[in-house]
Parts: sequence; C-alpha cells; structure tokens
Amino acid sequence: MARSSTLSPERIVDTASSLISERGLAGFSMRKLAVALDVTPMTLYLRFDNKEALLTEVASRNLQGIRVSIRDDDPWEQRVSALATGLRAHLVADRNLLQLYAQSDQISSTTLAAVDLGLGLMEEAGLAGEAAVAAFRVVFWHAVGSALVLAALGDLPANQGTAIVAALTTTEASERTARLGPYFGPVDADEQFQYATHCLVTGLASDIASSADSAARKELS
Amino acid sequence: MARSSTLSPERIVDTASSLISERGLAGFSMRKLAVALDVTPMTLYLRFDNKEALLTEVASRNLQGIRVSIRDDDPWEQRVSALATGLRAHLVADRNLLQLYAQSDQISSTTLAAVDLGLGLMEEAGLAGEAAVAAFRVVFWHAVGSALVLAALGDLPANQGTAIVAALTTTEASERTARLGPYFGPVDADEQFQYATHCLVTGLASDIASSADSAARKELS
DNA sequence: ACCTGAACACCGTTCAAGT
DNA sequence: ACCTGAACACCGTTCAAGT
Repeated sequence: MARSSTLSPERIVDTASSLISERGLAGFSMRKLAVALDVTPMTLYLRFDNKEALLTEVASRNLQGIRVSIRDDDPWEQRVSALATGLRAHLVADRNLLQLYAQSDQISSTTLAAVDLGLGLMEEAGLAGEAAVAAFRVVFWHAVGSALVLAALGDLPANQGTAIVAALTTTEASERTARLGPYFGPVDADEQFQYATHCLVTGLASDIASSADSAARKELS
Repeated sequence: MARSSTLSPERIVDTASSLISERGLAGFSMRKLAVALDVTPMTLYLRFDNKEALLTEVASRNLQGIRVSIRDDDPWEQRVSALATGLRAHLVADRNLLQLYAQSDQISSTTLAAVDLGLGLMEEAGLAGEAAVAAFRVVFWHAVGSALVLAALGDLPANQGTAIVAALTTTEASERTARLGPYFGPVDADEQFQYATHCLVTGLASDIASSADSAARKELS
C-alpha cells in the first residue's frame, strides 16, 4: 500500500517552489527544504542528482503554466503586442521564480500554448516555415529579455533613476548628456515595455510587408 | 612610506574581477579571494561591508569600460543598430562577468560614453528631452535584454533548439506547432539579435516620423 | 528498497586579540 | 591603525549503516 507520506518528486518540487516563491532563491537550501519536508537532506539526493537538477525541475514546472489569451477582433499589431505583454507578465509575476528561470537554461524547453498562438499570428501575417518561427522568436525573446532586465534591476526603478543621473553628472559628461540627464528619472517599466513593443511590432509588420513585396516582384520577373 | 604591499580596494576589486572572469562566479568566494591576495578573509571585510558590496564594485568597474564607435556616414537606422550591437557585444564579451551584472542592479548606474552617443542619435532624429531619453532607453534595454537572454540560456543554442522541438512534439501540440516544430532548430544568437534590432529600429523610426507628422498637423491647426 | 546519522569539505561573517 | 587566528552558524554532498 502506497503510504501518503511517501516522498514523491512532485511533492519535493512543489515544496521547493513555494519556499523559493515565499523566501527567495538566496534563502533556499537543500537542508531547509529537507526540514520543510521533514526528511533528511540525503533523501532529496535519492530523487535528484543535485541542487541544480532540482531547481531546473522547479523552473520547468512553473513555466508550463504560461497561458496567454488575446482578443481575435483586435488588429494584428495589437494582438502581437498583447502576446508579448502576456508572456512578460507571466514571467514577471513572481520575481523570485524569475530569478530562477534566469539561471536554469530552461525557458525555451517548456511547452507553451503561447508558442502556438504566436506562430498562428505569424502565419496570418503571411509568413511560413522558418520565417514564421524567426518572427515569433523576435517577439518571444523581446518579452523574456524585458522580464530579465526587470529582474536584474530589482524593484527599485526610482533608486536606479537617481543613480544614473548622479553618474551622468559627476563624470566628464558632455553638454548633451548633462542637459538630458534630468530626464533619466524613474522609469515605469511597463510603460517602457509597451513603447518598445510598439516599435518592435511596427517594425516587424513593415519588414514582413516589404519582404512580401520583394517576393511578389521576384515572381513577376 | 606607503608600502607596495598595502592592500588597496582597487587591488581587491582587480583580483576579484580576474578570478570571476577566469573561474566563474559560482566558484568565487571571499576565502579564495583572500588566499589569492595572501591575506586573511577578515582583511577584505575591513574594505567592503560584505561580499555583495564587493561584487557590485566589480560589476560597476567593468561596465565603465564600455565604448562604442559608429561610422558617421552610415544612415540613421544603421547607426542606431550599430550602437545596440556594440552595447550587446560588450556585455556578452565575458559570460562570467555578464552573470555578475545580472545580479548587481548596477547596469544603469555607471557612466557610459555610449549613452551620450545614443542620445545624440535620438536628437538627430528630431526628438528632444524626455522623448529622446525614452527612445534611447528602448534601444539600450533591447541590447541589455538580449545579452541577459544569452546569459540565461548558456552557451548551448544547439541543445536548446533540440529541447524545444522535443517539448513541442511530445505534448498535445496543435497541427500548426507540430508542422513548424522542425524550424525551431539551433539559433544563431547574433543573427537573431540583428533581425530583432532591425525590426525595433525600423519601428522606432516610423514612430518618430509619425509623431512628427501629428505634431506638425497640430501646429497648423 | 528506502531512509538515516555522522561526517567532509566547504561557505560568509564576526570576535577578541595581537602589533 | 591595521591585521590575524579561532570560532559561529551555515552550506552541498557523501559514506556507511540501519530497517
């Protein structure tokens, strides 16, 4: 009879995930996890090769939950932007876990319903095969990159803003940089992302349109 | 008389920097640094509050070396792309140090000649004040985000490519995703970045142009 | 088969003491 | 003023032994 107390790998990953989410990656240790599960540290090593393997599993499991939904009647640019925003929002939702993704090499090796959605958008724009995948990658990594930047900068955009002003004005700043320095105030990371995404998607659309043109010209000649 | 053996903070930071660069951040410790400097660990704590403060100093010092040069006679889009590419190249140059930047909250608080260059490009495009800074930020964080993505994924794009194919085909993949799965092969990270940068800069240029239009319209009415 | 206690080789950091 | 030895409270991981 399978005792309910049997320590399944799933329960280990679950507990590790909530410990990290609650107290942060820096405060996480195999020993604390063992205490939380009421076992000896060694017991964990019977399920996972080492700490890194366990963390990879935690990251992978958490990323599988990504779901993004967009409104079908919106224009193309807006739907692509919504996809990027949704992806980023999921990654950013839990700072402690995001920190984990950045160390686990696993972002791309998880199943994403969002991948299918994104590929659909690219095919709708007229791209096929490798070109569709390449265009999707641009949007996908844009969202991931923005999330990683946010994680790297921590939760103190105000602090960061003042810091750059200080750096820009103390050193041999050019007239231009000194003049624009004050505008390096606190950034609204979401607003910043929206602007960047708008530019990226606009550029992507125009690139797709112009390569469709040149393909059409090629067919005529 | 100042003995040459006096342990300056600079020498500590220098040694820490090369230890991390050579053997990686994971293998770095205050004790090993102390051995390398032939002092007691405690001596380091007389100069720095703790390990984190020392690492922040290392990151900050390394980022101050960023220099990007672009060709003045290239078209605007190309120069902006070159700026982004140069920034990213510097960040990516040393993987071990990049890992460090991602943890140090310091990317933006260092002096960058590149900042001045980027701001100049935005003013040249007709942007002023806050709008110039916002546009520059888009390009800057695009480069940083891409570098962080690269660091997060490690040096194994081939591996990563096959992993996503496996994930896409094993699960309930839609017809579309299964069909496009094979195109998720190994990615050339630099090529990927070039494409994304091209889209971003194209979109930025068109956004600048269209807001100049609407500003002109406003002035006429 | 599954789990444990004790140990090894490390950490970051601090104390009281030396010169 | 500047540096040290010894210690504290942790780590990840492994061994040999238990049931």
